[in-house]
Amino acid sequence: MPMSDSGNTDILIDISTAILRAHEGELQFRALEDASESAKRLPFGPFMPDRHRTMEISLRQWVREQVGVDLAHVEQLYTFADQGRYRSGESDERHVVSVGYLALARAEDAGGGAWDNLYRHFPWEDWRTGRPDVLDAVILPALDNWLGRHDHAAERVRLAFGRNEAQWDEEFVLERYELLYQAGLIEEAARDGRITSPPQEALGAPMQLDHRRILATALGRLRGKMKYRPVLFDLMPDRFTLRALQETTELVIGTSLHKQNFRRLVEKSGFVEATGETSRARGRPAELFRFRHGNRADRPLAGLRVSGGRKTARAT
Amino acid sequence: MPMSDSGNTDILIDISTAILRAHEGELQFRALEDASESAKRLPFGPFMPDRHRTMEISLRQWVREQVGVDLAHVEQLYTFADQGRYRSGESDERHVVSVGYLALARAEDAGGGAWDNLYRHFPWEDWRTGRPDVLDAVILPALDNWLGRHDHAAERVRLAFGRNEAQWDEEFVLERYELLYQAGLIEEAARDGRITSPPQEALGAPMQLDHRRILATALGRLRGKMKYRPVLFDLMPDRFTLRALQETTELVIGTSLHKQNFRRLVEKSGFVEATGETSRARGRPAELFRFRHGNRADRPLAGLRVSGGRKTARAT
DNA sequence: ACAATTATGCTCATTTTGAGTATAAATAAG
DNA sequence: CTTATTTATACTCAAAATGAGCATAATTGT
Repeated sequence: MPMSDSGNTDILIDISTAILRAHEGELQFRALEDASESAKRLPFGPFMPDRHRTMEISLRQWVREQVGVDLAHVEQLYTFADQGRYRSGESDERHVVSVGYLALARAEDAGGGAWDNLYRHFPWEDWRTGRPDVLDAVILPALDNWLGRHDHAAERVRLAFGRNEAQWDEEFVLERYELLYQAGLIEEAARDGRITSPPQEALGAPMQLDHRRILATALGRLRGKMKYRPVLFDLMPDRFTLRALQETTELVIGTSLHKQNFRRLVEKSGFVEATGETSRARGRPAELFRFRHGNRADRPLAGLRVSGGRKTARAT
Repeated sequence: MPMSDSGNTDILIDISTAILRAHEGELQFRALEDASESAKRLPFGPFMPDRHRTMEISLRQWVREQVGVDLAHVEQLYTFADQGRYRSGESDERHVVSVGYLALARAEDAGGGAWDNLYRHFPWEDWRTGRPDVLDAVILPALDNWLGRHDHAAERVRLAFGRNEAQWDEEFVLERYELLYQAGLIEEAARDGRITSPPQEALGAPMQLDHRRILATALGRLRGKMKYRPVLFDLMPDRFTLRALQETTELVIGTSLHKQNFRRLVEKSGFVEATGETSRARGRPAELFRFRHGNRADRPLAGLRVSGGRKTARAT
């Protein structure tokens, strides 16, 4: 513990990476286990400006050393510097600043090692088979209880969780996680000393350090970015059926989509081209497509603007 | 200069803030001048984790001290850690990592001090009165010349600058700036030692440190964000005409919009409500609107999805 | 009074979108 | 080998959103 009040301004920068892939019907991330801790963690390591010219070089170094994954898309997420949510009781006297990165990997390039189902840590974010039960059974009542003492947050809860006629916005992943953390419903809040006792009902599996927060940021960013940039293809193999692309899309966005319209959307977008080959499984064989790198000329570089259904009432 | 090869891992984090406002038909940012330097700079200061619990608190402290502006929206942009583009030749031995922030201010809350026209530093980004001449007269020929020696970048140039049937995407502000920097067409590239002589024709006014890069990031982020979140209202006064809102939108996005359709878009969005008052100037008085905080229930929290015109050919 | 200016209302053709029906091409089961 | 099942793909249709423009209203300046 620093004793002097002259100030300790030494700073250590940790770079943590959420490496995502789509595999066997799950949205997964590369998870590491430590002997001393039950909670898992992301690959991370210190940024050493003497050795690595940029943080991305540093990240690739750590990923290479700790896990053997070939990364496709890599993107900086956010720099978290709030004290008290990271390595609270460690011997290192330096202040730690945590830089989170998102990386995407193709299932084939995954190397060995353990991958964890992302939605195991965020069960309230997976709406593919309908609204998750945990929302009405646990989360909203607990938030209501908390709002009794902190009603200034009511509007934040309304927007983040889509209450009172507000819409559920699948991109608000971090906002939801932070609200649950602040309300003391997340195990990490107890670990950080924000609440005295751990929550009665743990919401999602906890992780070390601020890694679940980084995962939440990663998911929210990916859900947003896929709507205006073709990043999803960095989760796909070289050739894929439209069905596979749709499944990956649904994994990321956390809802299910209308098949025929998805097909129309993708084909019109110009991001894919047919290869002529077909893939056979059960049912009629599907055409194999590949990502079209040089984008079609007359179209803006948009992503897949998927949507969950009409928002307005239909005329009877 | 560090002499030992044992490594110098001391890190200093600088927080720089691009504070934007819309004023007198200009998109402006708060600029500071130093006696020793002709180029201007953004307000910035070191992050001191001992004194400030978060970077945003630190930022607000620096902004309060250096400029007297009331900030509305504040948002972290990016953490730049590449060595060699920041304080190259300073005496401080620490490695500097630069965290950029975007802040929005209302014109009334601007305090005193100097504000600079943003597009003076990015003349190729302002398309309000049509395609800027500098693109075809200077930029594209110079990029072509550079591509002769670096043709691997051709696709990046095509996408960033909308050549060969690709569309100009107004959000690619940073990509364009970085390409111009790498091609040596930006004065900062000479200052950083990336090229031996400064460019013959300076493109936009240079700034200190990496501050023009942070401004580019800020503009790109704001242009993107305004399409899906109602951030523009943080640039508006309490009451405003739709015309004023449209002008601010055009300032940010850098193109001009169809007046009647903009009105329809805004009214339908539910973000504004009429006050009953009117503003008089030349011409018919305009109704004054105000931002509607608690969003209308049945609408998703979207921004203003402005668009520049049909992309597809019309049937004759 | 009227020209200039700005605001606002409205129409109209196209395009996009949500939702569904219909058909095709394979495998699995009997 | 015939039929059910499964998956892929084509197509339709109505509603909504979008791009573009015309028409009208309410001011000020002359």
